[in-house]
Amino acid sequence: MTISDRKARERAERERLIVDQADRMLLEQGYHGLNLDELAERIEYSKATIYNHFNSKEDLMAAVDLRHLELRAELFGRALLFRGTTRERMFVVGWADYIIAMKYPHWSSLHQLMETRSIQEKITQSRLDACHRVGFRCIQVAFEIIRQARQCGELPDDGPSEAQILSGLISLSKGAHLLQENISMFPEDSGIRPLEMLNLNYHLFLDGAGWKPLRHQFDYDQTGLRIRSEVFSHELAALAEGSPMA
Amino acid sequence: MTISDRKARERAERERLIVDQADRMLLEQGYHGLNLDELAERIEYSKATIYNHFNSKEDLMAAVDLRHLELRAELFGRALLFRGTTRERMFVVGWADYIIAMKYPHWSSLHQLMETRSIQEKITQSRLDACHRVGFRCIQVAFEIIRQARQCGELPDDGPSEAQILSGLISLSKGAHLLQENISMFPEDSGIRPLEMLNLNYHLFLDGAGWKPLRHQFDYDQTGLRIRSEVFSHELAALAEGSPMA
DNA sequence: ATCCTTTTCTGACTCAGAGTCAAATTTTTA
DNA sequence: TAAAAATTTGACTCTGAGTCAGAAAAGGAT
Repeated sequence: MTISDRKARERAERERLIVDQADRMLLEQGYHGLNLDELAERIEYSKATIYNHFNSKEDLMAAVDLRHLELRAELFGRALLFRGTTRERMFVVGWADYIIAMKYPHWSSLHQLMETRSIQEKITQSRLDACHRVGFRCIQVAFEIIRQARQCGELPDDGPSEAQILSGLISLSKGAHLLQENISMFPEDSGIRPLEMLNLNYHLFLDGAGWKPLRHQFDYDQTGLRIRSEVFSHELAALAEGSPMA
Repeated sequence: MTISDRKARERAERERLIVDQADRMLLEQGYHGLNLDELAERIEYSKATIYNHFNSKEDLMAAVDLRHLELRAELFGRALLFRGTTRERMFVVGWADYIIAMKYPHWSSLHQLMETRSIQEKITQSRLDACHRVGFRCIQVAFEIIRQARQCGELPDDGPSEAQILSGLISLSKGAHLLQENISMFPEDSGIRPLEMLNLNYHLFLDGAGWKPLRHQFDYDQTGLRIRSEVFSHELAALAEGSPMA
């Protein structure tokens, strides 16, 4: 079946072309700037061809989102390989999250929009499922680390449940990204800088959950340095200098 | 100027009529169900009249959102009057947040949409400012309570900054509501129930921040009972009867 | 009441852009 | 090389937000 193999490849390539260009337009001009007539012109195919791949504009946007989600899952996965305490490993996940936000600042607002009911209504079920699967891969990494922590006693047996801790960490992350998007709703002097504060918030929460070693029993700054150089040096080099995140 | 007074009143009344009906349509049929032609028919005015009050569909939705925000600010404000420790007072805010979510389940998704870049672009600056002002009133309540806690020593002087704690609490809340909206992205057996877990997450976080009395030094269940009966009994009674939109 | 002015309202548009489809074009097969 | 199958597209439709010139109503002066 060599011909249909080639056709499948060509189809996948065209799909990539469409998603690439859509991503670029989203970056340059935001949601309203993603106009399918213009997109068709840019990729030098007709609009109907786009609809041959995607059922709606939102479906296409989900494909863009999905691609970022996949990268995210890849970066998250590296946490499992990090040599150190379980709590250190969890911070690799936090760093991955942060790096994605820095590297693709527009993705945050796209993803926020994609998680909206009114958008999700218009996405193909199969693509929605794909998004959920990848999203769940990310979560499973965190879940696995929490499980390890409990097993090796770094997380007390009588402490909060795995799901509880997971929900707290995800909430902290999602909430911080949301706040960052809407930073303008705070007066300038409020001193709230969500993303910069996220790291310490993780620590406060995990201290509260009793995840050893506690913040004061360990040099987590050192961990940050190790993570940056051992796990994400490539990604950080690609980023221009000057990133906060204490 | 009694005539222009009357006119202003009539105008405000019509505006209320529009916002009421828009809110109802949003509740019944979601974002896409809010069709301005249909809305015009329902209120028995022409569509152009709607545009006499609001600059765009999104602007109208912001007005709906604003009304809920105002109720929220009202409920939050009650926290300052609660007699108890500062940490108990903070939990009044948490409960207010929860009650709003229960009472207006559709508001959560509306508000999520309203905080989106692509929507905010289309809102009048003055209305956006109004939203921010009310939102900030909510935040100030929490800020004030944190300040009191520091002052009376329940929050250690060498602990995290006010803004740090505030950002954590807001993130936990926003994140949990976001997760609740997208609960379908978790497999059923994951055991994640964001809103139910939110309360304990607040406690873990505040324990981590060292806000006395810690979770184990105090009967916070009792506090919950007191808050329900002393502060929000009226709202909870209305809720139990299942009468949305008081 | 009558006429003029100001304010408010609306019918009948425009316009953008998502989404469709029958027919043209290209590719495969025989 | 011609019929069949798959792919692509130009030219549509359709929805719904947003506009505006002029009609209608209200206010004010005589």
